[in-house]
Amino acid sequence: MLAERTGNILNIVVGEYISMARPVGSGAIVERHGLGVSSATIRNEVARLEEEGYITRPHISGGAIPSDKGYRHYVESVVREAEEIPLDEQRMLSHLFHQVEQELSEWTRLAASLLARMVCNVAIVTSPKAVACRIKHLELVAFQESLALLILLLQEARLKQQLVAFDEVVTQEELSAISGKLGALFHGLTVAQLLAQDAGLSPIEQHIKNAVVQVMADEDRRRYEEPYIEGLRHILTQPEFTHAQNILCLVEMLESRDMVRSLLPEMVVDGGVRIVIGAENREGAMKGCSMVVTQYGVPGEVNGALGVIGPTRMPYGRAISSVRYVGSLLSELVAELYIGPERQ
Amino acid sequence: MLAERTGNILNIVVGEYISMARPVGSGAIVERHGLGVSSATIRNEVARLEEEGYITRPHISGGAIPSDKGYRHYVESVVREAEEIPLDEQRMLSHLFHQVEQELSEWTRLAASLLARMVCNVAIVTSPKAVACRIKHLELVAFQESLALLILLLQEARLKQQLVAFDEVVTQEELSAISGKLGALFHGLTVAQLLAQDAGLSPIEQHIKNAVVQVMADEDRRRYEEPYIEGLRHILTQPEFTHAQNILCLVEMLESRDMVRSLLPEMVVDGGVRIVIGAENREGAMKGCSMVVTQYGVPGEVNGALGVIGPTRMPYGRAISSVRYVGSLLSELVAELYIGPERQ
DNA sequence: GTTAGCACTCTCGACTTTAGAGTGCTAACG
DNA sequence: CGTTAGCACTCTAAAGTCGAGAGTGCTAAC
Repeated sequence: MLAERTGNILNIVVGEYISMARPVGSGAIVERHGLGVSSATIRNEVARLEEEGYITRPHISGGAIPSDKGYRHYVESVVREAEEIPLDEQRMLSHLFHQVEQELSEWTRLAASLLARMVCNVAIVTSPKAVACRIKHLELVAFQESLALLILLLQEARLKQQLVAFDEVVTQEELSAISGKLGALFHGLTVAQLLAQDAGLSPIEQHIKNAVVQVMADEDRRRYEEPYIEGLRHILTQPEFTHAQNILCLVEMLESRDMVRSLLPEMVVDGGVRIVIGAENREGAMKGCSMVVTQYGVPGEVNGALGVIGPTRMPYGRAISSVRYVGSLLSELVAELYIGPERQ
Repeated sequence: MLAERTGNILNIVVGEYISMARPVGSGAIVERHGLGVSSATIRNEVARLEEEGYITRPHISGGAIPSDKGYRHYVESVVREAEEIPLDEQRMLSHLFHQVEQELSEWTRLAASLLARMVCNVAIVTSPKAVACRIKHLELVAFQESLALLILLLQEARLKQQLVAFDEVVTQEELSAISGKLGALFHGLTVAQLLAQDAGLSPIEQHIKNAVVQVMADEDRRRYEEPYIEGLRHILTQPEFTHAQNILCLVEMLESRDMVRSLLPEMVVDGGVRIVIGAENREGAMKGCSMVVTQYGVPGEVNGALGVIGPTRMPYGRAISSVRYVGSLLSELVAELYIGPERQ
């Protein structure tokens, strides 16, 4: 544990480095935050911080830059203290979301776009997805003589489509009858319940049921939807990304499809905002980058994830409050749609 | 018009610069492509090319680098000659697409991903979209007491969804009846025909019709769908993008939503592959970048766009043949779905 | 029209220099 | 003991210097 003054100095160093983006010297600290002590005292303290691994130096006699451990201390001590985004900004955001209330597909896009702009970093938002998806509606539309489009509406208002081929010619009338029957039969069921159900089905109906099961099983396998990613333009102006090499690592990760499959699930564990700094997770790939992520949705029923990715030198306070607030807005929207306003 | 040998030399310069990424000197030309003349002769020719504006020099006595005009000549003369991607690669691509034949939403994603990898540049692919969309199927699903989800299936197998709020409580039975009636009434109609139609509708039915019209009008207003963009990681390794400033311009354009609305339509005019080099269009934003784009789909009925974006120093031959081939594959898939295999 | 020869130009990397920022250490102070 | 002033020392970053090398433009001869 750090002594109080030592911790304060560390936080000043981190805060200063975050806003200035250059190593901070002992002089700058006394100049901007008069602690009532001289620069020599600061130097002693900073030397201790270096010994303990909270900061490093670019060279033997340069200023201090925070290590991942230093950022961690900063985040825990300064930023955890409730910090909310200004009320007028909250109102504006809330207003923007209510404008697209009727257009589900815009929610995540808008969230990503706003979040990116709020924190001037990359934002990542996944669509809401039920933990175990349930069928709300089922529809079959003839496409060609022996080809039909299966449309599945899932509980959380997400549509899935899948072409189904038959061995024989099938008319729209037959398909409508089948979709009426299966729709009633399958309504509200999860994939497990679907498999357990044993109604007498004709071969064609069974064929369709198989397709339904396949689509839903595919759905359940992933914990999160493909994310919207936005705001790359913001981080390109930051000094840590002036050289393409650093950008490449980040872009490779953002473009790799399995990130959302492997990275988000292991990050978002409990309800709160999770912060991963530098190489704390995922040695290498995320070196030099931090993520601030959280879940939204209705616990245990439907959820999505959202977060901010940027250099470790990130305005954590702003990022955390923004992620938290946008997450709560999305949660509201999803809850209203999924549970209905009356049950809230 | 350039003399034959002069043109040849220009093409050698461009080809060499594309593969080597550094100014090409007269010595390198005679060394690698013995034209039966000395370097001094080449110098004379190259000097003429510079006068005419086909090349520029980084400095007074450095090698030659092609100007946009030079690239244009190269593209017109060398690359227009039919160049096809290897047969085994064609087979592999075709195979990959047929693997996801049943999953419409994967088509554009796969196309973008493959195209990006084939040309080692950014690929951009939009979903197929009908010129004037027609209703294929209509469905209403109750969501809450006075809220329903309107699901529209359009002719080209694209789903649109929209929440519709009512003033009164509406049951699923009522909605099913309405969707059956309206589905039959609206089947196959465009938005214009929909507006012209004057059937006696109840207030609720009219309310839903208004929502349908709004969704379809929104659809028709855009000429292309939002694009999938992939492959940023490829161009980051290229020498023109070692400094973040250049990347920024490109990323800003790729992330700006209106690119697809304004840029693609004015580029894709006729059937063939269109090539835009550097600042030929859009002064500034696309400076230093080229695009190779084409349309796919069923002419006059349903279409999408796909293309490659990269530095002007781009392997045009490969880009053109790749874009052309992937476009033809997508066209096949769309045609099969939209028209049916029998009518091909 | 082509070529050899040569002086000239310009870049690029390596090296040097210098100003400035910042430290570590030591000795003195309360 | 913690704090401080002072000072020598270190290191960076920017600017300047230099030489090698690549490549040209020009001229005169073929």
